[in-house]
Amino acid sequence: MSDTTPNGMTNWKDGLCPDHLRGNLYAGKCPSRTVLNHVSSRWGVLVLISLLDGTHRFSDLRRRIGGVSEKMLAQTLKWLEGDGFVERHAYPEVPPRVEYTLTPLGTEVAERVYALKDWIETNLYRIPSVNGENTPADNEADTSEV
Amino acid sequence: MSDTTPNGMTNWKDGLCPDHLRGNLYAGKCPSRTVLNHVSSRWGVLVLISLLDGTHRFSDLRRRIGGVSEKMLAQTLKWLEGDGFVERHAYPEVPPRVEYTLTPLGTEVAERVYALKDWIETNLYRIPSVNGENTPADNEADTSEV
DNA sequence: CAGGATCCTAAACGATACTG
DNA sequence: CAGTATCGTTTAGGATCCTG
Repeated sequence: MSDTTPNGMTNWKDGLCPDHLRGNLYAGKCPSRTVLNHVSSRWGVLVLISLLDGTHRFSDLRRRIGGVSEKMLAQTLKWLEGDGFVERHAYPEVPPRVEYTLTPLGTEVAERVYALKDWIETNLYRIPSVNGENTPADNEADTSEV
Repeated sequence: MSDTTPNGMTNWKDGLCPDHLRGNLYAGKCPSRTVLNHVSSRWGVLVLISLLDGTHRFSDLRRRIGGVSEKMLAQTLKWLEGDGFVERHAYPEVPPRVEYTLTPLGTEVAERVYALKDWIETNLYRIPSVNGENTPADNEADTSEV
């Protein structure tokens, strides 16, 4: 509530940012937070980079992205579609076919996301926690104490 | 558990990837998933880019990042520390002072994350859903039907 | 001040079943 | 095939209290 971002922020009152200006991710209530959440969501990242190499069908994506459920894939695609990153094209056939493509806008974000993905995959071996350590994301209640 | 990623994965048996090779984020059980989760987590993104401009104290970060709770900030910092992205330095003083800094490794990721952050903030005005639409991340149970 | 411990709510997520 | 609806589980996340 009263998190009036006391850093040298100029005219962002109460963590809210004006919509016609630049977004501010530090501001708790800036809509950019929502966009970030979609893009950086567990499946959002993978959907975006999947679509970087062209159009894909629903089950295509489902197969490619290991572990994603139908529900979350549909959900994620909707978010990204709502944000204008993904375009949905349904062919009125039977059996139905639906194809998803990145918009120009979506391609721009996806490229940034891809850079992150690529770095992680490439440098994974450098990351200590990977070499047989505990994974805090899997179990929060860590009984270990540093 | 038994989500044996039924896609035609080549030599990634059971969605797992060998630790000495390149990570594969498509593989459901690759440890790179955990790293991605930390980095792209709600607060992980903001912590990383916050530390890009140098060392910061705990309450520093807490103030800067709008809406983060103590618990999640501490948790996120631990994750990032465990991944070797953040270095923690506690001064044995009273009252205690703890400073967080990016490691060289962390700086590399943070730069990628920053590129994404910057794109979102800069291009926020181009994103349709921001201009007064519903925000699916805030409420999943959307009763609207397209 | 930094953060651990605890408790709790809300949201994310997954599995299954069903529909156009 | 491409979803939606529903349900149940798990996790993220927040509030509060407490300690070094």
